[in-house]
Amino acid sequence: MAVTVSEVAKHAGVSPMTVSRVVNGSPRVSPATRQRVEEAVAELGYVPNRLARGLTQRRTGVLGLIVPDIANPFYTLLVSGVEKVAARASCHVLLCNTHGDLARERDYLEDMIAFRADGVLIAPVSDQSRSSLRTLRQHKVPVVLIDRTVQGFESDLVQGDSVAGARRLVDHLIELGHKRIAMITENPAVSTARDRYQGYCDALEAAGIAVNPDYVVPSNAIDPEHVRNATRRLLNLPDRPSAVFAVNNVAALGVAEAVRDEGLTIPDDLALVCFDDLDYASRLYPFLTVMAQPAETFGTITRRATGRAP
Amino acid sequence: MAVTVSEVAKHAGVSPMTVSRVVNGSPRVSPATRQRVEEAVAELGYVPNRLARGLTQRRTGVLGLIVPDIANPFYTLLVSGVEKVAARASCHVLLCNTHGDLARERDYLEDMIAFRADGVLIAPVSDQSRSSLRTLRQHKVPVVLIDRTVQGFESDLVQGDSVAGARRLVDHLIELGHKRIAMITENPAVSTARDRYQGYCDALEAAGIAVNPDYVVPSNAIDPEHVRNATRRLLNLPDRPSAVFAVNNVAALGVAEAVRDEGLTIPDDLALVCFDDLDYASRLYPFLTVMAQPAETFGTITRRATGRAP
DNA sequence: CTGTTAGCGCTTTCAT
DNA sequence: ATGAAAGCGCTAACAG
Repeated sequence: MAVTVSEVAKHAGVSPMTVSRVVNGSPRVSPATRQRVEEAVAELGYVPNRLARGLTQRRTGVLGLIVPDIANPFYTLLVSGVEKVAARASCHVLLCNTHGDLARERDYLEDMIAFRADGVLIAPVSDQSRSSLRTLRQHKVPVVLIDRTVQGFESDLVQGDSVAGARRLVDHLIELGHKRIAMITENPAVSTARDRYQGYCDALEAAGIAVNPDYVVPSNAIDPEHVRNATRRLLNLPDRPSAVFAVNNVAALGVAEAVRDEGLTIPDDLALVCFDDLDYASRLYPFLTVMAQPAETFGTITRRATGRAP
Repeated sequence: MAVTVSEVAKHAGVSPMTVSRVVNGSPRVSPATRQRVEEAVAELGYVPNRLARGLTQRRTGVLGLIVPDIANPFYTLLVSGVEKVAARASCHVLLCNTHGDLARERDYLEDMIAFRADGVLIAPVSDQSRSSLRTLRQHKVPVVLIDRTVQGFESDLVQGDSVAGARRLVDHLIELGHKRIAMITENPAVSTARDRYQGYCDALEAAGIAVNPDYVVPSNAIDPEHVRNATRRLLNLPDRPSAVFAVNNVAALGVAEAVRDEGLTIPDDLALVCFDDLDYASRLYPFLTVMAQPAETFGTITRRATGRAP
C-alpha cells in the first residue's frame, strides 16, 4: 500500500488538506507547517497519486498523440516535438500508433476519453476518421488535427501547405527540363494525398504538360515494399518517366529501392523528389530533393481549418 | 459532466454494480439485463472512467517507456515494438524522452509512480540512473531495463551482446586488412559504451594490434554534430586511421558527415562500421556496415541480469 | 443473479 | 491559516 496524504498528515500532525496545500504549492500555509509537511513528505517518500487527483480535478496532465506510423521519420520528429512542448507544460504524452488502421484508431480515441486526456493531437488515418473524432468531441475532449484535415470535421489544425509544396517540387523538376514526370500517390481519402496530387496537376498544367494516367501510381504509402513493387511497373513502361514525385518519404524510399532493383541510379537515370524529410537518411543520401516540413514544430502552432468538402 | 455508471444504471433500471459487471464482461449477469444495460450504454454513450477504475483496481493498463532519444532510429524501432506488444495486451504507452538528461529522467520516473504505471521499460541514461530506479522499485513499480545495464541495480533486462557484437565488427575490419582502426566511444558510465569498447580492445588484442589512445575518441553519441567535430580531428591526425568503429548509429552519422567535410568518401578513404541500424538511412546508404540489433523485438524478450560491477 | 456498503486517494467547499 | 465533510467514478467484499 502506497503512502497517502493521510499518512503524511498524521506524520506531520496536520490535516490531509494541509498536506494537499503544501504539495500543490498553495500560499495559504504558514512557513512553519509547510516545513514540517515537507519533511514528512521527504521522510515517507510520498508521491501524490495522479489518478486520484485527476478524478477530483478533472485534469490529468495527459495528452493523447495518435499517429499512423511512429517509425516514419516525419512522425518521429513530430512526436519528438510534441513531447518537448508537453514536457514544458508539465504534460505527458500517451502515444498511440494506428498503423493506418481505422478500427485501431477508433479504439485509441475511445481510450483517450476513458483516460480523460486533457487533449488529443491526431494525424488521422483518413476522412473516415470523422465519426470517431466526433465521438471524441461529444465527450468534450479538445482535438487538434495534425498534418491532415478530415472532411466534415472542423477543427484546430497544424499542417503544411501540401498544394503549394507539391507545386514547387514539380515546378523544380520542370525547370530541370523534365517532361515525363510520374507521381506516387496514396488513398485520396487522405487530405494530403489529394492536395499534393492537386499541386502536381497544377504544375503540369501550368507547363502545358498533360497528366498521363499511366504516370499516376496509387500506393499505400505506409509500406516501402508496396511502393517498391508499384514503382517497378512504372519503370518498365515503354516510355519510362524521367522523374518521380513521391507523395511522402516512405513512398520515396520505396522508389529509391525499386530504382536500385532495376539497376538504375538516382539522379542519373531518374530524378526523385518527395514530401517530408527522411531525416537521418537524407543526411547520408543527398541525391533526394525533399520538401521538408517543420515536423518538430508542428506541435506548437495552430490555425483554424474549415474541414469543408473541397 | 460525463456519463457515469449510476446514470447508466438508472437508465437501465439496475444497480451501478450490475452495469460495472456488464461493462467488464462478468458472466454473472442474466442475458436479459445484460442486453438492457448494453442498450443504455450505447444510448448514453457511456465510456468508463479509467482513472476511477485504476484507483480501485490498482491497475491502470499504462506502461511507462523511457528512452534517451525518440528520434534515434534505434529507439524509434524500440518504441514501435513496445507499442505493438502493449497494444496486444490492451496496455497503453506513456512515452518519455530524457534527452540523456538525468534530472529529466528522475522526474519522469517519479511521474510513473504518480500515474501508478503498471510497469516501466527504460533505457537508462547511465549508471547514475541507479538512485531514481531504486526509488521506483521502492514504490513497487516493476522495471525492465532496455539496452543498458545499471551498476548496482539488479533487474530484468533486454539487451543485445555488445561485447561480442563489437568484436565481430572490428574483426570484420581486421579481416579486410585494416590495422589503423579508430573507435568513437561515449561516456563509460553507459554500459553499452563500456562493453563495446571492450569488444574493440579484444579484437585488436587478438590480432596483435596495440590500442592507440589517439584512435579512441570520446563523444556524447547523442548529437551527430558533436561527433562530427570530434571526428574531424581524428581525420587530421598525421597517421589517419583507415577504419572507424562507431559506438552507435548517431556516432556513425556524425562520422559520415565529418568524412564528407574533409572531402573524403566512404568506403574508399575510410571504412565505417557501427552498432545499431540507421533503419531508413541504411537502406539508402549501403556503404555502412551495421550490427543491427532487433530493436523492435526488444519489447518482447526478457532475461535476468546481475547488475554487478564488471 | 443482483444489490448494498464502503472506500480507493485526493481535493472542493465550507467552516472556523 | 487550518480543518471537517462530502464526493469525484468506480469496484471489492459481502450480503441475499
